[in-house]
Amino acid sequence: MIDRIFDPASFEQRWYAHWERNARFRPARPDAQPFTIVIPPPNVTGSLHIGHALDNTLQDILIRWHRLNGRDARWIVGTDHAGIATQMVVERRLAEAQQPGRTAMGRAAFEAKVWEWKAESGGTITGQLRRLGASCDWANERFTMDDGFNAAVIKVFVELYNQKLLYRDKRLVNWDPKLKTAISDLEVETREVAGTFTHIRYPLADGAVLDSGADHIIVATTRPETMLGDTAVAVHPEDARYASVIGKFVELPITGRRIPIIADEHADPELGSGAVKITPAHDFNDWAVYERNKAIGWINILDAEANICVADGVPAAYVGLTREAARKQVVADLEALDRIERIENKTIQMPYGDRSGVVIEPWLTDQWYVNAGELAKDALAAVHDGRTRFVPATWEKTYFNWMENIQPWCVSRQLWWGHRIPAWYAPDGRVFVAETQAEAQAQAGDVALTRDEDVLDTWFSSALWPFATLGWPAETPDVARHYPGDVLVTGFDIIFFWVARMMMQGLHFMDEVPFRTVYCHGLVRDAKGQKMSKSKGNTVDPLVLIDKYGADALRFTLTAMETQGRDIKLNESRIEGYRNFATKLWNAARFAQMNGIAGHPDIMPPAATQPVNRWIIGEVKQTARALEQAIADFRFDAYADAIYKLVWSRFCDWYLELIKPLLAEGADADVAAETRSTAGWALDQILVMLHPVMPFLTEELWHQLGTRDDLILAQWVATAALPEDAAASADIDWLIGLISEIRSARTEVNVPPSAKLPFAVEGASPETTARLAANAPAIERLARVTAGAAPEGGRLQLVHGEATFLIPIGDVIDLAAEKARLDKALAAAIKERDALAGRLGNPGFTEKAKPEAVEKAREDHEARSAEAERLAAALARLG
RNA sequence: GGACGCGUAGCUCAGUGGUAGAGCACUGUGUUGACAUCGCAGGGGUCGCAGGUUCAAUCCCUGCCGCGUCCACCA
Repeated sequence: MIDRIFDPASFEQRWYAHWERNARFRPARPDAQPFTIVIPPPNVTGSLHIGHALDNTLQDILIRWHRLNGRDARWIVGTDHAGIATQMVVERRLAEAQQPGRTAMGRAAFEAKVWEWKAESGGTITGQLRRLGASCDWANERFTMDDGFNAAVIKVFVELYNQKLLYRDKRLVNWDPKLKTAISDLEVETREVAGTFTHIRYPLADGAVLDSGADHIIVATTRPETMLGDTAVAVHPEDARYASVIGKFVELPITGRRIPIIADEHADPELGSGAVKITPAHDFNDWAVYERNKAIGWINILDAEANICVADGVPAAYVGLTREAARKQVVADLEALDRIERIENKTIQMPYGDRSGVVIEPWLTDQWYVNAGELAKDALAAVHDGRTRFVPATWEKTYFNWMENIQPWCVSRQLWWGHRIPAWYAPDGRVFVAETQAEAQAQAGDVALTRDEDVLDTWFSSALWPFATLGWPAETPDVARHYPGDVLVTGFDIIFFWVARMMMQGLHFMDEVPFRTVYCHGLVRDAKGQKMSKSKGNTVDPLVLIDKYGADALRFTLTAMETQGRDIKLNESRIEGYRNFATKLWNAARFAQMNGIAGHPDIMPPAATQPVNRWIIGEVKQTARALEQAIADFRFDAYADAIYKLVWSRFCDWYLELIKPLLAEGADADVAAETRSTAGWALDQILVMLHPVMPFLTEELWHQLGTRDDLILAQWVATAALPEDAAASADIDWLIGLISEIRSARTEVNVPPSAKLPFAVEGASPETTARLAANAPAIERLARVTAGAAPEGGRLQLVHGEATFLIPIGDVIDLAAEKARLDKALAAAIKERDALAGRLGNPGFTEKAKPEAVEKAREDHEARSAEAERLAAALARLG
């Protein structure tokens, strides 16, 4: 028996274990069309946050829905080694445990520590995905650093190198002085901070003067300390103010170096003095100037930790100072030399590392780069020509914008945790890239080789996720069957990091896009709309919510709130509401069971004669259609909305109430049997249709209602074959309308139980009279919720459809209120009637509007006119 | 500086070229054996502002105001 209390915790984990144990998530329909999703691999040592809950709920809905629809569904799952993030966690743990740090223990020992940590915490997030109900294909779980994946990464690196799409280069990179590694442009976030803008006078050398008579050039900078590395001052070639000094020199204060004044387009005459200091080794723009004017050279003044290092012209006293200390010292020294023109306070943009949170330094190093511009060409074309589409389509613009302006991708990282770069160096600096050291050695000949110390950007490997998970580079059946995938579901925030890179690598190595559709959802924010973050302390733990409300309620909430990729403001009261929805369905199933209703053996409904049964079959059909459309459109909110309305507003509120009299003692046995069958069928279909969103509850009830195979493997309703009965729908709509009318009068009157149907009616058609008789029990039951023993009294005037009902009532509690109600209804009817009359009197409308719209307006106008008349009459009778 | 999104009931959000919707909140009411995690009824909106197109605009167009996000080399 279904328990009185709905307690999701009592069955959720049991069902998950059952599904997994019985391989329910494995693709098992070799003859069916596959449906494939690859999971965005979570960090192996991470834990589930609310964004994961959203992302994976949506994927699970798609997977389960297509599985119910006969596809051979496969959700490819695994975890990411997450280079920087994981290395940082392990280093922090070592520090907390007061153990030797990374550098102290050495590379091999440190790597062992990370593997230890992976073993210890790696199961956390996969366990949490199971709690959520994600029906992933765990039997084939992958890791971005497992053996097969490593092989794929190495192969891709070597091939790109051989194709000259990957190369080593010395240029400025974004250097993280805390993590001491290069990072990519994307890993830098610009923040606005309070800073200063220092205007410095650089004296002209050799007695030169400007036309204005000045013996100096003013340059401005937000980072005065970089002047130690200046190698030129640039002015615009057509800037008349400086024409006479181009090619001459300034004496760089503090350093004693002479640096040239050069002409370069980079200097904007409109800005400041029109002259700009050039520090090639510490500024991206200035490096570009250097590349056009190689003669100026460059001087690096910072070490890997962004402290001042020994360099040409840098006074010994500066060496070892931090950036910040050096800034103060430079300003102080310039003050002493009277070289400061002025210092403004100014809001400036500063680059920060998204992981380390420290200021990023442009720094000159040798790194490995991928020629992203070349790979982007096909990736752009593939979206332009629709081989891959974004949903919502607005993200395509974002994708195009970035891809069209893509920069070389720095893929090397000075970390220890990750895929080590397969490059070896000879003592003379020659580089050999090969899949193994032996191959490299064969290329190099008889010299000692040392392997590149660096590892690859995490995203370099995750870019291969859609095919490396399938066994590539081997030509496995999985590759043929599951590439390309159908849908990628992810947050818009990693379109550049991940989606774009998968597109590039997928097209390059597989000659085909990695997925047909990219669905981008929004961010989950707190109830106030704030971004959730640990530092703000406004995060919500999905596991806590699951414990409190059940995984199904959380899933339903996220589904209902997912509207076309808009951000979600998560409010706990909403989860509570959907938990109540689950309770409602639970109780409806319990009612069914108590009334001898069980799951229906057939996917098709029984042949029904009763209007109410025919009606609910039609309602199920309509809902199923709406759900199919919702999936086709990726409208998760529409999916939730349609099934919610069917369950609560149709099935529970009306169907179950309307069939109660049909199941009562003494009712017609055939009718009761038909009704039990239909109710059982309808409930089955509800469970099937709701299953993708609420898998646990539906599976539990499915089994409670009968001994059957698991719901997860059931078949979606055969929408096209379901009957629909317009006459039955009209009957029930009429009945619902009538009961609602009586109910809205209920607060004013009591209908005594002695009042028997049919009520007296005026103006009723034979059809209405027949409907009234047929539905008498339901009307009596539902329209008389407040009935009590009351003396016979007057009559309630009720206008419904073409008839006026005279319902015997007991004590009239408030006749004036009843009159007010009628008055209001009359006013509304008149208002609508007049509005429709106005429209129909407008030639523009009758001539130009769609014929259906005009016809409907005519019908509505007639109905409203008649209603107004009857309401007026009823009001008059009431006195 | 570019690009995009949003502004509809107290809150969170759907929606449509032709009578404005949902959930929650609120008010009133109800202990009929599925469900008080519930039932029933009710109040509440000049659809940001101003123009334009149209017979008709919350919806399409333009401008403005407000909020948010992403990208970008203002030294």
